[in-house]
This record gives sequence, structure tokens and C-alpha cells, in this order.
Amino acid sequence: MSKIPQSYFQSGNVVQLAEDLIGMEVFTNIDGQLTSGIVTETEAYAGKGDKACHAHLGRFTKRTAVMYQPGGIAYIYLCYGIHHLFNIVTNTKGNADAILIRAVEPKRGIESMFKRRDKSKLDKTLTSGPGNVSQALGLSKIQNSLSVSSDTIWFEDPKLKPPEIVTTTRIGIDYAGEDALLPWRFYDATSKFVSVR
DNA sequence: TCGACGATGACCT
DNA sequence: GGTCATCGTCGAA
Repeated sequence: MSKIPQSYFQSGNVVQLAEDLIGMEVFTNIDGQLTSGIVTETEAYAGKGDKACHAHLGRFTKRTAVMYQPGGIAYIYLCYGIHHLFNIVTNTKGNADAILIRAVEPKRGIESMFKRRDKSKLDKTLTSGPGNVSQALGLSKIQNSLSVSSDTIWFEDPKLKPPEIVTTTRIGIDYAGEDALLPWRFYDATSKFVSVR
């Protein structure tokens, strides 16, 4: 098994990439703890033209600056003052596309995940929902802008049986008007580790 | 400076 | 179904 290169994330089609990411395994090695999970749910955010995207209309701020970097790096920000949401910047420099990881199925370091989440049972609440994913994987703003082909965060293709992909609308973006209706959320119907069906 | 508000999640009825 | 914790970011003043 080997790390997926940063170039994989520089594809120009963020929607297709979000779908392709389902079934990949995401690893983190943080505070000496190795954890990983199979990606079961993602959402695509398509840069300047997408009302739901933080970079809509080219909005460039201290927070969104990282989105304009070349693809293959983490975009992690604090939401509701409580939750860190883990995204991967995609496309080439200046496009500001990103993929939100909304759920994973725990694989390695489950004990570490229990500790971080203050839980002791392996159910969907451990790693379903973007805030929970980040917490279980130990991700916070410290890892913002870090490469996702690094020794701290990386992806591998475990080549499992193909996922049964369901395509639907994104969650929690009602403010985006008609763009809230875009079918840009993907999840694996065969997994119970999915936030919303 | 200050006020409004979120790409959520946990718990309540 | 509804409420609310909690704080960094952003745009208005």
C-alpha cells in the first residue's frame, strides 16, 4: 500500500473527485497515535461559482487563503465555535475547490479514537459527521494547510469491494439558495458510518 | 471595536 | 420536532 500523491487531488473536477474518494482510507499520525478510517461520506465545494463555498465569488480572507493554494492540502476550520471540519483543497492554484470529509468507518487506532471522542463503543457516533471525524482523527486547526500526502495526514487506496455510492444534496447549507440543491454529496450505502441518509 | 452567525452535534420533549 | 453550547471570522461602523 502506498500514499496517494498530492497530484491526485489536483484534478479539475472536484465533484468527480469527491465521489472517487469514497472507499479510500485516510490516515493520521498525530501525537504519536496512528488512526485511520475508510471514507464513507464526502461533499464537493466548487470554488468561486458555488454559493455554499467559502471562496464564493473569489472571497479571499485570512481563513480562505489556504483554499487558493494548489490542491492536496488540508483546509481545517472551526465551525460553530466547537467543531473542526476537515476538507481537502483540490484543483490547481487559484481555484479554491474543496472536499469535505463528512464520515469515515474506523479502521486503525480505534482505541485512540475512543479516547479522543470520550467514548467506548464502536457505533456510528464515533466517526459520523464532519465534526466527529476530525475529533476522532485528532485533526484541528494545527493541521490546517498541511499536505494530505505527508507523514501526518495521508490517503491510501485499500482496494476494497467497490462502494455502493448514493448521490444526494449537501447538508447544512440552506443559505446557498439554489446551489443547496446540487447533488454534490456522496456516501456509501453499504456502510452504517454515514451521517444522514 | 462590535455584533451576527455558522459546511455541527448532543440532548430534550 | 426544538434548543443550545461556544468562539473565530468577517464585515459594518
